[in-house]
Amino acid sequence: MTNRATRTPSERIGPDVLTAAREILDDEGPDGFTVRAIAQRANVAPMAIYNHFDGVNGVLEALWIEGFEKFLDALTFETGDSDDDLLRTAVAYRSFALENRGLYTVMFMHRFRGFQPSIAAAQLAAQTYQTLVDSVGRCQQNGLFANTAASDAAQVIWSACHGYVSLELLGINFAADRDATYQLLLTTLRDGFR
Amino acid sequence: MTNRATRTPSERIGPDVLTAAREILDDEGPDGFTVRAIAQRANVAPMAIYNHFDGVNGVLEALWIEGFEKFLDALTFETGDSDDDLLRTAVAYRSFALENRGLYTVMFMHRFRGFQPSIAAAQLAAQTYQTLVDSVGRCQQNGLFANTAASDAAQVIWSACHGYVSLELLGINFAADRDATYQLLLTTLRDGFR
DNA sequence: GACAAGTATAGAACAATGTTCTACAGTTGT
DNA sequence: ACAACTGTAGAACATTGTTCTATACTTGTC
Repeated sequence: MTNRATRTPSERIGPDVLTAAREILDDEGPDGFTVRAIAQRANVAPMAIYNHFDGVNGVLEALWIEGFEKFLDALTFETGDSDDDLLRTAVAYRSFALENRGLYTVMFMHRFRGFQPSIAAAQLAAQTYQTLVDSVGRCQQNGLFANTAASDAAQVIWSACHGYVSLELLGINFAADRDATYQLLLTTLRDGFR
Repeated sequence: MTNRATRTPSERIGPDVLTAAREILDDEGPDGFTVRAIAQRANVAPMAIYNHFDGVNGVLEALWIEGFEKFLDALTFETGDSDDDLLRTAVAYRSFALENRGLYTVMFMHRFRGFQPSIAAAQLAAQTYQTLVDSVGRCQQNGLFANTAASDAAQVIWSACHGYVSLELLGINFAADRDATYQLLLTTLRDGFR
């Protein structure tokens, strides 16, 4: 409910809108993601979304960038034990997706009407992939992934993790124990690459 | 362009609408999927989509069912060599997705506004999964997947295949040789499960 | 403290969408 | 030939993204 008398300070509008947008995606999925709904939840005028972002697509772009920055951070481990780092990365991949359904939906699942990430935003996605490639590369010095290009192994791992969590988010993951089956996925990949 | 003078026979409307809907999804993705666009492409009045289907959601439901029936058929192999059958199934999984982008999008990727498959339609999806579980089960008699429940192994395989092709359809698969990297994914899983 | 500039707001307005309703006219079965 | 069926066009409505305008609140400056 927008309060007619009060007025949100400029510097709060950006964060408030993004938080509201993220919450709506988390709670209702893409269906509830409308200009008016976001503005109402952020306690802000619908116009604010055009003054502070480039409309709905601008909000999506901002969420995309925020998402990949958080994602990159969540996936990065450098403890010195590269095999363990990679395992942690894979586990963190799923945790991030489950804890940030909305962001993950924007980043990897739903095609929002008329939205296409900018070049810079797309590069952020590529950078995240590169992090995974680097992590695989460090493992190669220990003998793991000896017979494959790091980029190919990274693509395989990413695909498997993404597939598992995206089916989970869609509600069509039939595993009895989802944590355990994700572990099975990871150990199967590790053994398969040996 | 709807031709004012002519009138489409009743029995052609259903198939024509579904074909047009599939083509629009293949060509333009979810963005172009509107009642008016479908009707125009099918050379049919917009009203036909309400008389013959339950609106847009009815068309999606029909595509979902059509998709899973074709998918189930494409994935089924029983040559007697169960290990080879499973490999063929996995290869066919990707081929189906690439050749039926629109159907695959409806089935596994995009959340269309207000659409939820019926119970019967959801059971079709579960039945497809069951086919994969059965295929894995037959392999267990040869010693493959000896240490895991067939349903868990099936979930792992499905996840990996889905992840690979959905990233591919989204345009964020970075593999240099996509066919070869899909093969790498499959052999890695096979070796990992041994 | 007062004023001017900046900017958040409400509300109207437009196009595109899903959907419903109605009058009309082509098609088909008897 | 006629009646029942049903596909069609078109208007109409609610909801959506978007733009525009007038108003009024805030803030920086004197």
